[in-house]
Amino acid sequence: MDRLSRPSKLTLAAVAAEVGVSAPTVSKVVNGREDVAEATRARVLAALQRTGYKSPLQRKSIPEHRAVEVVFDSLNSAYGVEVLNGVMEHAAVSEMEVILSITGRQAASPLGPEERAQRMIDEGRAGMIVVTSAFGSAQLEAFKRRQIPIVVVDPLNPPPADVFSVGASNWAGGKAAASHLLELGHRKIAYMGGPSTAECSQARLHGYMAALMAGGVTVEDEYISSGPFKPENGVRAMKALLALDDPPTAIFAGSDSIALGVLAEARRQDVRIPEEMSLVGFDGTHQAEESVPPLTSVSQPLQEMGRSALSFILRQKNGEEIDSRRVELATHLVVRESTAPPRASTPLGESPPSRAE
Amino acid sequence: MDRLSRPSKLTLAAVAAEVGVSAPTVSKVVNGREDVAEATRARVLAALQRTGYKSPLQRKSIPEHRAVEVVFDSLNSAYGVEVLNGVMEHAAVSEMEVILSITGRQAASPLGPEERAQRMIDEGRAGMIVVTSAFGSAQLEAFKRRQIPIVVVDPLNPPPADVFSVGASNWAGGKAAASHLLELGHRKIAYMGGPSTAECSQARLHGYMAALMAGGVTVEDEYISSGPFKPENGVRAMKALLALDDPPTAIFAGSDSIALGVLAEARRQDVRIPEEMSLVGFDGTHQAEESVPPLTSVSQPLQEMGRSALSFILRQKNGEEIDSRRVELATHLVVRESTAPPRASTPLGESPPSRAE
DNA sequence: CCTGCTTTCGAAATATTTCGGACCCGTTCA
DNA sequence: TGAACGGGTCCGAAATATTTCGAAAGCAGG
Repeated sequence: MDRLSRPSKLTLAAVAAEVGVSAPTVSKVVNGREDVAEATRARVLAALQRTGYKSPLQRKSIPEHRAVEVVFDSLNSAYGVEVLNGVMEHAAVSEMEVILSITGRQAASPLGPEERAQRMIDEGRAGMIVVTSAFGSAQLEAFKRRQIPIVVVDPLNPPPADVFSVGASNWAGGKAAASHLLELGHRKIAYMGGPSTAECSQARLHGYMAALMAGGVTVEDEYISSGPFKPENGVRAMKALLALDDPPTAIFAGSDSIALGVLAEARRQDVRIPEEMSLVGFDGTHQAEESVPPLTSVSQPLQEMGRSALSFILRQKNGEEIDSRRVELATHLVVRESTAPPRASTPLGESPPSRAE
Repeated sequence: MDRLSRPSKLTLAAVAAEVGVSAPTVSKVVNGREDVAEATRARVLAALQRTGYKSPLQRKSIPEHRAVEVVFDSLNSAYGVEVLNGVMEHAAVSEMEVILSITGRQAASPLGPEERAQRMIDEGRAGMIVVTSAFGSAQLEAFKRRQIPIVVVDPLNPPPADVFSVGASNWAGGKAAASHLLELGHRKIAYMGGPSTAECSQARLHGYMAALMAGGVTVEDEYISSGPFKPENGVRAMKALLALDDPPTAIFAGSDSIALGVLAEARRQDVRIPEEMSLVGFDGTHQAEESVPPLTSVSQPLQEMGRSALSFILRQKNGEEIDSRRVELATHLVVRESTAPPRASTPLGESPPSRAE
């Protein structure tokens, strides 16, 4: 029948013939239906790519995609708000709208993975930025099938290899914090981590340990604790540390909010910071600047991370070639007033560097 | 041909036959295409109504108006974040989506009032919640003409009479704060307001003055200052107060963030709180709980305000009768550890009440 | 080897889009 | 005046796309 099989019209049927499947099957792939085997889907996808076929629906919805959805666990942390600020900033310059969404607030109709992904398409969303752990692989899968751009920010759990993610150099940050304390002359340095299962906590811990070992200090198990990223955790851990026979002279807290708890408990027990105890936080949120005393903290470029995440989405959307699926932005130590040399013993050897600027 | 014309399957073709047009024509009407004569469209529409036919697309698609837009000045204040949390909470239960938008981040194309309003319609938005001052009357006008529900939360400027607004009982809050300090025995009580032009600052100030006058204390001008709702303002004002010949023994700050600045400056100058200086904040954000010492603060039901705002939108959307255009939610004083009786002079007359619970 | 279940696929039914032609109307020109 | 022309609107045949639904194939568990 079709004399000129190849160059004619570029229709669904043509693509189907090329791959050797039926038209409905190609249609299903184009529209992200589920009942297509992975292998078949891949072949069709390839042909689609080659021929550049677009469904009429795709053809007409040219401008769309002016919105991204951002999903948070909760907005109770300064961390999340900062990331959101970064996203908003980039959204403003790139003229995107931002749909905010909070997990844990699951509503009347919890909306399965498939519906949720389909909805993204229906509403013409450019993609999704996830700042939470609670995003199952089923959901990621549904997105991938529909080729919806998705970016995970600083995932608590390591993300699947083929998902884009944005994070910070937690290991380097942990090392910087501990090194700073070592340089001030501290030898007894505690670490209060976040959830021990979280990727980022672990990286910070290992950075801390690396610095200690490099400085010839043994890592004491009883100086290391973990718990949620909340002030109460700082309070609890601080109590435990102060109850020790040989309490540390410095603390590296895994987040500013934990450090805030430490600060509160220190005041209650009349432990002066930084004179009697040095304290380093992590995140570099406004909390760190406004606390009493202002907190030395490892600053994460949270806004930058938000910006990057959106930029990632936009580049995926525009079909740009993306070299790396993972971006890791640099953390840096901001020295404020919560760290000082330890009181009793001046460090041996060379004199300690004076307060950095 | 079709023996049983009516009761069979309810397909597009059936409807077309009923009206006496072709299937494509019905399809066009269903999908809102333009190339159908008005008369024809009406006849088809009637048949559609009669038969109850729905296109597969309509069958699965969601009902419109599932999104509200929320506009903030910035997200740098805990205040805004709390309100947003309230909105998100209500959004979850009412299955609405939230589009977040920040003014001051004006983008490449600033989008005039009319376009902006029109866009709300085009995108099927249910309404808008404004948590900012920067929303001109031209913009409000454009919304009103199109009958787009809009709610202003705690407007800095008094809103036009015919715009819905949600606020808190600032006057009562100011009075409660000052009364609390009076009851503790303070007589020299300073007020650090927010922007003097802001409605809410003024209300708090007047509440404070009312309490003072009721307590027979004269209002000292030099104890009253104003400025932005930021820690730096608290620092500045605190410096000024401490430089006074006769500094106050208590401070009522117009917001928790201002109070945080006061706290920082107090520590720097070794003024102990609450022993040497009592301090009351306003807002009741998390900052107040986590500060050192925890802040006595006039708590605003910020989340509740957010919830109310959205609920207002929803009720307008559903055409419910709305009795009042203004809702004012109650503030209440939360006593924590930053207030105590003044050191030097025990109050005359009756003994001061012990620390409230 | 059956049985019941699931997965995957495509034929047929259904829906939508494209595109050309009919029709109407005003304008131009013989 | 009326035929010829141009441009617009509206419709439907045919082309194209999507959905439904059942059949085939694979896969436990008897």
